[in-house]
Amino acid sequence: MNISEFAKIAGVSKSAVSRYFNDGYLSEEKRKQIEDAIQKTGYSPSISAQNIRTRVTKLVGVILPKLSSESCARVTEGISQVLTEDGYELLLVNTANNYHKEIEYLDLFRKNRVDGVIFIASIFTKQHRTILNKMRIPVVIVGQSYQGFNCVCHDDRGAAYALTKRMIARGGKIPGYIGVTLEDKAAGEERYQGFLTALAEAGLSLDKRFSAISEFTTESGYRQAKRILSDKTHPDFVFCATDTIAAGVMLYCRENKIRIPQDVMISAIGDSKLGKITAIPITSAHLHYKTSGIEAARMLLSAIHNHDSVPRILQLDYEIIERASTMLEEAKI
Amino acid sequence: MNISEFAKIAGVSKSAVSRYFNDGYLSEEKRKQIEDAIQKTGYSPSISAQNIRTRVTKLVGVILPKLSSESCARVTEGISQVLTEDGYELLLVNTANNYHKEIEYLDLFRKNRVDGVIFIASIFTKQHRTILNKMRIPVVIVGQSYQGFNCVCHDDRGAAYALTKRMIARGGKIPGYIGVTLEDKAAGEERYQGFLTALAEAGLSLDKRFSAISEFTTESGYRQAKRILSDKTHPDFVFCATDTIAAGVMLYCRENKIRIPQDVMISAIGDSKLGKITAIPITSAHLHYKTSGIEAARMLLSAIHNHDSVPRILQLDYEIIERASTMLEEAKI
DNA sequence: CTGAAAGCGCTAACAG
DNA sequence: CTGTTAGCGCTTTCAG
Repeated sequence: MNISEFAKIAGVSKSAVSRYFNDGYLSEEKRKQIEDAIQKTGYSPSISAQNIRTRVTKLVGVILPKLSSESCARVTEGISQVLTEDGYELLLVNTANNYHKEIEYLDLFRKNRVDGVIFIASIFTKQHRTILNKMRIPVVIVGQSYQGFNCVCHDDRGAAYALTKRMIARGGKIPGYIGVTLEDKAAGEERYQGFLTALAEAGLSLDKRFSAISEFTTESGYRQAKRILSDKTHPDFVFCATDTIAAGVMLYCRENKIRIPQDVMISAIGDSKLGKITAIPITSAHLHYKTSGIEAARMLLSAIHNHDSVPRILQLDYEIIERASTMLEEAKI
Repeated sequence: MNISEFAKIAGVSKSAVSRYFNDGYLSEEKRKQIEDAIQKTGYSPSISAQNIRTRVTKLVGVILPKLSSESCARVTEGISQVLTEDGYELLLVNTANNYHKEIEYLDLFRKNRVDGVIFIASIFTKQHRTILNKMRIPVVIVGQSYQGFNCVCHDDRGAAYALTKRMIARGGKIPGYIGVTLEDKAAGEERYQGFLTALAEAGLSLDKRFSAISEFTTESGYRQAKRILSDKTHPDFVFCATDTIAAGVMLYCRENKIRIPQDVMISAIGDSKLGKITAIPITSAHLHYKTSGIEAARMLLSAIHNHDSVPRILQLDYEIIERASTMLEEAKI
């Protein structure tokens, strides 16, 4: 059923039908006729045909590294909530941590089909920058902060700093670190710097044997814990870049009768469901992932509507949630 | 840049360009010219314009109740994997457990825009059935089994039965049950029936005081655990419909010094990350969520390509993974 | 193998 | 307020 056929059934012209679905510049009478005809036929205009005329798809592309990661899912939930309210739908692509795919999809979205893109980034290469600069549609980057682009990010450095400081205040003397690749500017580099700054302020230094790089999984966290905790002399506090990693560390400690927090304190970033239900709940920094999705969607919408808007970076605050994994010297804080 | 303009630059006709991107019925010479012009201009055809002519969108709609649920995310990951390989993209809508929205989106997809729909279902009403029957595009339902529709589902009943039986074999005498709404045929009704069947076979009966309905959250699991475990005489084994609920039960037990598995055994369905890192790891049934996403996507693709295909129901097997939460009488099994 | 021409279903001037 | 008309960018006959 197309508009001409439908117009005939409704007894009005094509334009009247088009107006009904758009401006609404229409007499009550025709409006009624059209409504009745819709009841009968179930007609609704073809979105593709509308797209081609109006150049608006009401579609937003979302590129993310891993759907089954809790943080990504939370961000996406926020995005979805805002976009849906505004009549947008989201076109989701999952790159499975393959950043060549990110470039490929960015390119695909550049060509067509979507009105804007939200990019949940991890690693950011020159290629990313190049292609992002070529985009003609608005893009918002979530989770990383890159000058010259619209970004919604977290205070990764601040959160890592605060968490580390807390453990030092609780009496931590020998630091340990399990992070992620420094190629990830936010979760790798920034958190590492925050950690180091807190150490420096306290006059502590990081023994290389007690520093490790993990994947974003519990299994990998477990393996790295083994590396830095198996010696008799081991760190008495460990900062983990993510809750998922920390969960692996907890597992290793339990198996090896390393007491938490007495033998080693642990804290991490993310405040995931995981961290609340481990044997010893994990002290964590809550990063407001869902809020970042909401804000990113709003930022994108405003960029779509104000074509000229200037790139801006929005940094969200964090919240420290102290749990048993660092509650060593109750009195001291 | 449109096809006419581009054709001029390439020095060929519109049709030649169209052929280049489609059948490829073209001389090497023109092919080269077009390739060069693409290098120069970055031209690529408008997807919307193609849609309107070919009636193919290369888009699949995915409707799910909650993105941040681990099982949904896993299913979606499987879907995404298969669809992407075939050049499809997915249009994701998150209904936030609001089933009126499900109907609304089903209706939206019915009109246009997508070539097929995958529906991760929870509750299934008459309205669902009505609208599903009206769909002109193929639909695959995931997680529930409804005669007359394409479904990929799990053996919820079998998994619940096996888990319960295992706990009885381990010496369980007083059963407890924490499930979800029976409106959810798969996770509610089927799992409940499986549980009851195992009880019946063992000549056990369920005391109503020890039966509870929970939401799909850890917090709610905790609250229901309180209801059925706070008496001096309480169940010595509890079946939970989901790992998330079981995690709440574990939390309650830890706080109240109820030992697992000595005082109460716990098992659940889902084999989520959560269940592996609780203080006492949870015995669980692995339901192959990602596989169900993969199979659903394949089923949809085949329905899209064979317009006449007959509805089919695919039931995936489960796998019992026994962990410490039910390891009561080591010798007995 | 190739180009001209006729639409796909819709919107947006334009003239009433 | 309304209908007519000319495209939007593409694919697909149809003659060559």
